[in-house]
Amino acid sequence: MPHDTAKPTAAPTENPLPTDVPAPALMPVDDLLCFSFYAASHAFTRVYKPLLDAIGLTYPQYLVMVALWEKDDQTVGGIGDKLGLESSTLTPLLKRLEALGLLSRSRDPADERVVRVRLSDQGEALRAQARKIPECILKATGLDLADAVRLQKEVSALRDALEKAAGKS
Amino acid sequence: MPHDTAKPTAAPTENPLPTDVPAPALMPVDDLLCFSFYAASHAFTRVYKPLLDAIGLTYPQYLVMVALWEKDDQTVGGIGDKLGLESSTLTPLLKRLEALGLLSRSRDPADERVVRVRLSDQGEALRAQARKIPECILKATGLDLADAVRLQKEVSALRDALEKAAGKS
DNA sequence: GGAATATAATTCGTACACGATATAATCGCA
DNA sequence: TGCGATTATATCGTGTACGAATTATATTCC
Repeated sequence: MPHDTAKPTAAPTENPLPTDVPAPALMPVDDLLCFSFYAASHAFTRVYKPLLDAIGLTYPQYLVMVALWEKDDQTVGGIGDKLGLESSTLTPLLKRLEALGLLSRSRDPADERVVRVRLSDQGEALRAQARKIPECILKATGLDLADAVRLQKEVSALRDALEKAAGKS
Repeated sequence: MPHDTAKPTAAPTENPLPTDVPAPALMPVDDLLCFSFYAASHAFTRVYKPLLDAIGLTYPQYLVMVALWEKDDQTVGGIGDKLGLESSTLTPLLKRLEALGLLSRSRDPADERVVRVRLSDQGEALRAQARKIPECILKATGLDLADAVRLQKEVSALRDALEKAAGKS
């Protein structure tokens, strides 16, 4: 293995960290709030895996399908707003779902910039196959419905706070 | 600015507590517990972005560094267990951190199968630069420390439940 | 002591995920 | 009315993330 001397060190951009705050003790990874979300999110994906394999979808693809089952005929940007994804993520993902025959993508005649995404009959039909998934997931969490709803609200509120903080920094 | 033109949803069902519904089969995306985690996790990444750009790390790279700051001289598998990542994810990531001069990777003479990962002086030094990050994140969450700890514990417990469910399927 | 097995890391192929850039279509306003 | 700014999507490059197959080493058990 050749010894790399490139060493692209930290960019000399302005440091957004406060410089005079006394630092707290270093937290173990497991105690970081962000890490618990990171790990829990991966754990969700792993629980979904066998259920989604059965209907031939990945987890992000499933989220797009749920969004379309909820409301058909959405734009790429609309789906992106809902799921928090960029068009650079969605375009290839939607092309794969189109290749699977689950939806169609076509430019809106009224505004050629916009691509409208519509479920195919097959995409509609898949909904029935996916119907039992949410309760399987709920069971895997070990939570009752009330706790799950409470936690979902708390996490969504946290997301809002984080996005507000990220938006204006 | 949302791109919706069609059908203002007349349904006043903003509250996702439909306990009369037999199964959470047709839940909107936003109400899925898994989605709230998925979205919150992305939101955390976005909040971290400017802070980590300043020290030249990505978010998963930062987690690896935190794990090493907590305990130096770990194996690839050990880090993977802690972070819940496969070696196929870690190997290239660790090679990038090595290329940055933050750590070294070398086979253990006592067992040539394992690779020991050790911080370099530069990697140790970076710790000081990163000390103030956790409190910046806490501030962005809008939570006080007690709430953050409580939520972290709840989410970690959920992760454990999910992993147990995924493990024996 | 050596074959069968198990383990640790790497490689490979596929699929997100994002920022920067490109391209095309529409809008805004002088 | 025209043309610069804005908007919607697509493309490109980099970096996760995982499962399957591979390689090399260590352990088991006969």
